[in-house]
Amino acid sequence: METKPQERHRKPRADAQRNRERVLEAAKAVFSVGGAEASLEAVARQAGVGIGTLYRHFPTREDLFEAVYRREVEQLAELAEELKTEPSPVEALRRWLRSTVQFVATKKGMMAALAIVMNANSELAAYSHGHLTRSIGALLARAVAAGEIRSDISADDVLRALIGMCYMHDQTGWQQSVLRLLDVFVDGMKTGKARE
Amino acid sequence: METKPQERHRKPRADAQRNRERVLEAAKAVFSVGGAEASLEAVARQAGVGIGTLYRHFPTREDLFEAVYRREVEQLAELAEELKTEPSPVEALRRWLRSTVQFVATKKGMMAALAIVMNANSELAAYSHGHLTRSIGALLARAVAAGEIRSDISADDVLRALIGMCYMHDQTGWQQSVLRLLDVFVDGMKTGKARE
DNA sequence: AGTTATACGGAGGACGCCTCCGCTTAGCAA
DNA sequence: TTGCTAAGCGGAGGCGTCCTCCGTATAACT
Repeated sequence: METKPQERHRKPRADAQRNRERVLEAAKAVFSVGGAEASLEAVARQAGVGIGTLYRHFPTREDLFEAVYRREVEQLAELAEELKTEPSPVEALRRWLRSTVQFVATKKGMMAALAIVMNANSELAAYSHGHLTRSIGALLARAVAAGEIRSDISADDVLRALIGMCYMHDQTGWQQSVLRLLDVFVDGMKTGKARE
Repeated sequence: METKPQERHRKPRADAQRNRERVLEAAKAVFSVGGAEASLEAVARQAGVGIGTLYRHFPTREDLFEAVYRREVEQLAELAEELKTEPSPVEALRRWLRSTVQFVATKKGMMAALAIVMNANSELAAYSHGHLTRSIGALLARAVAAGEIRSDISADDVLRALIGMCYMHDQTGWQQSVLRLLDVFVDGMKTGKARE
């Protein structure tokens, strides 16, 4: 009896998935510390897998960068989701924006890597742009619906402002500066002119 | 007779200076094509010097990036100087801005490298920012003095706009887009509302 | 011409990249 | 359960790059 030439696929093996996850976690840690050109063998070591396994899951360094980055963007989206339960919509927005700054800050080494990947893969740019815009949009909408902030600012506007602000991340003390600017920005969007 | 313990320094050797120049030239070429992680041995090869010589002049890869970048910024400054003889001040400004875009375009691979270096060395950022602002300032001043453009735009403003526009250099076709935007921008600065 | 500080080149050891393949194991069917 | 096999694993090994070190060469100076 011939077995059908495999139209049905087996369920992906559990260990494969686990290893993939481990590598991503390790990569995040290693790249954050060692920058974009950290050794992939170090990543494999830290993940406790063989170098071959790493290469099977992520054939190129860029693939790994990309996967790590996607994960992070998705996590930001999840954070936005969670923040929906935060009582004050404006506070939720502020918190999310601040998290983003944190996100950029811890990725010092990765930013350069991302510049490369983004260049080569505009689909990734679109993907993250979409995710981020949607997250901001949701947070904005809630705050607007509550009448807490003005309604003529789009999610795109906010994202652009955010990116622009973080673009200064080469100067020392940029982080505090951006956090201040964000506070001002959020305050500026409030409707009631009564500041807290 | 003891020779004084070398308070006076010899004139730097001619071959050393020549080699340094060669390496910089080669590095510019190699990095433009091969990106930030091109082989340093390839650079030495192309420059026609030993690898040891390269390392003596530029102990780290970043040192080399930095030197190449400084040269380029200085060349942009020189271009601004030359453009002072251009009959139409506005045209001079436009030409310079367009050159800058070219500059960014050919440095595709280098941009990521620069992001790293800029992060680690804010003196370099200040240096280039200063040079660029001064170049723009000179071009602006001449155009303003000739009454061709409005006078309430600072060199910093122009630089910020320029950088912001080039920041989109991950999308395909960004270059044409930026060139168009620059034209609009320059047109917008003209005083007489009569377009050419 | 002689002296010497300065610079040169490239061999070599260490290390990272990536491929390849023999071994292991999870999923599946009987 | 048991056996089968596709899917997955690890790491040895070949190759290229990094960077140091040092014997040789030579420009600047006397």
